[in-house]
Amino acid sequence: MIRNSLQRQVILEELQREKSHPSAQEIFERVRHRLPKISLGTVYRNLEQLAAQGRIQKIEAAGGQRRFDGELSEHYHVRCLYCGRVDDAPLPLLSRLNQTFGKMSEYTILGHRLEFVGICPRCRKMLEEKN
Amino acid sequence: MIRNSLQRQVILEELQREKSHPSAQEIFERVRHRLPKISLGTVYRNLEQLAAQGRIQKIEAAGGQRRFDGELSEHYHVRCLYCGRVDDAPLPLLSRLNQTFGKMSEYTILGHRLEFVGICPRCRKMLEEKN
DNA sequence: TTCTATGCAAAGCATTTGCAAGTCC
DNA sequence: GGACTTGCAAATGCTTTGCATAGAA
Repeated sequence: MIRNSLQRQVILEELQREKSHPSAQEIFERVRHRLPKISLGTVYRNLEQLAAQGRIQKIEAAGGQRRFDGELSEHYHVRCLYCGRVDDAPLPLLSRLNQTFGKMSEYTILGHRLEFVGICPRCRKMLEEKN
Repeated sequence: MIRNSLQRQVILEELQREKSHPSAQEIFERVRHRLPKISLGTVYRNLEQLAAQGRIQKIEAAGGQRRFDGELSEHYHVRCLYCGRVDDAPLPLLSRLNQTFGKMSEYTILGHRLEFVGICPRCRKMLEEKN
């Protein structure tokens, strides 16, 4: 049986309020404003559990650390090469892709993950100022 | 100036011989058959350097540890959910995608990464036998 | 000779886990 | 009351780094 702990509730609220796909550490820092005694381990455990329940999404994205998304619908992401920031990529789903590739592969295809890599506006500005 | 060390040469050869996108640890084990005294750190350093030179590719894939690819051309991958194995996904490149998304995003898009997730034949067999 | 590269071990990070104490139902 | 959760700290797994020595040019 899964109980309702205050910690879990606050973690979920903070995550849903955020559009920026925070990492566990960032969520920890936000939640700590409201629950100063919470520990990082608790944040990790709850994020894991919420994801297992399908109440949030894990973004197991390439390279950096894991990030989390309060938005449940399937969608794609863009990642900034420089700062690691992740935003949504509001592109329609390539819904036929799984089937197309499934037919030619020996794998049983369950899904796909599409991630753009690029430079976010802020980092681009910083880079331009350097030159 | 970059020198030619035997270690680097052997690492490159072993990686190019492999179709399975091995992790640093796996490469280490293969290379050790030929160079028993090599260290894991040397493997990591050389993989990093070869990738920086563009002589191999890093697969910064979601979830598991980093993997490496001796194949240089741009292409997609499939990852097994159960064993972490990574194979090529011989699908034509979605070449217009960067441009399409670039037009609607504030990011400067440099590329994209498409990864299928599924169950490899071997793990599927194992799962079937359990039932 | 002069740097680059190596082996080894220690350090770094992000994440996970063990455990005793606390909390929810 | 009993199972689920927490906080804390230690452990883990992968990767990186410092340093003295070995090796390539």
